[in-house]
Amino acid sequence: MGRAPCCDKANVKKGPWSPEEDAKLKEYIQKNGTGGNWISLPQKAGLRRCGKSCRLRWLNYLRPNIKHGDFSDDEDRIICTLFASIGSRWSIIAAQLPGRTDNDIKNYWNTKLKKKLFGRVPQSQRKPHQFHHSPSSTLLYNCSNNTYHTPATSFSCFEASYSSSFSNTSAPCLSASSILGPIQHYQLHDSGVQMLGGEASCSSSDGSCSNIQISNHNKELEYSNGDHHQQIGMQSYNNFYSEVADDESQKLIMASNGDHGWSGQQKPSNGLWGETETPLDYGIEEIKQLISTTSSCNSFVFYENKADEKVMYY
DNA sequence: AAACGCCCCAACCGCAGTATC
DNA sequence: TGATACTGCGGTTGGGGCGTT
Repeated sequence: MGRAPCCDKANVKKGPWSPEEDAKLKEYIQKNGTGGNWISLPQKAGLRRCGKSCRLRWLNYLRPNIKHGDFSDDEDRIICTLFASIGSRWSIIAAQLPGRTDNDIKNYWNTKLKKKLFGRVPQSQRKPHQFHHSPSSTLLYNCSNNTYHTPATSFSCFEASYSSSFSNTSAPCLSASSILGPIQHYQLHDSGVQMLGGEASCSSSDGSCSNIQISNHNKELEYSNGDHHQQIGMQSYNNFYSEVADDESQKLIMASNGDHGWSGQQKPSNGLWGETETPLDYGIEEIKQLISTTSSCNSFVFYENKADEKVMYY
């Protein structure tokens, strides 16, 4: 048996809200609150609307202190940085922009900001990126069709790193992590990119070997280095990690909590990502700090959907 | 002035997560 | 413990407005 519909579809009004409906909804909520039950609210308020529709109308338009109109440069910067950091988590981004709704930000991103951002480099002038032995200059480039792309699904934005030492073969290897996705390792060949699967190994220049083991099911990440075997704490399901090899091929784990935003952190000397290192309550100042930190990384890439492929720009 | 195409944004839809029974 | 109810979220759509031809 499937789920019962939230409302009687045949008897609810759809489409744009009239000023009268707005007034009814506003008046009802200001008098009575939502009562924690949107489903029954329209009936009580005398509206022929679905509860979901009422909720959306209230949250996106009618509730107090909603800010409409142009976004400031600061807001642009916050959106860009958070999008680069956590992807299309609009509600989280909206939480950092008082008065803005997730829908607003989503629309703004899709219609203006993305174009503004990509518009910095005209499409005709974008060229395939050449790989360099530098952690901050890596993109997946498919030589066969001359596009940047990732074979993994659900990448909305990721930070990738490249290391010639991150492989036990002669071919260079790349690791990438994404929002809600595990680190993926890719072998780079002249003909394109081969995904290495859920578990990959690497050899460091110091002779030690580290393994990153991914469990897609429970989104746990384990790190082992010699006799150290440490589960890196997953504070929430949507953490993502990017692994960067520094000059000495020592591991620097870039960890970002999708909800609260870490920027790059050296793995603590005790090898533990403890609770104390997890900034769970970022305020605006911390977000600003995050922005300044991540801006300096300058290694974010974005994609645009083009038919069935994801094309990367940066 | 009409036709056309593009852009923008409000609203809808479906799904996942959580609460409740 | 499973079924159902409800909420919240992100992706998508559709229609109005506006600019261009």
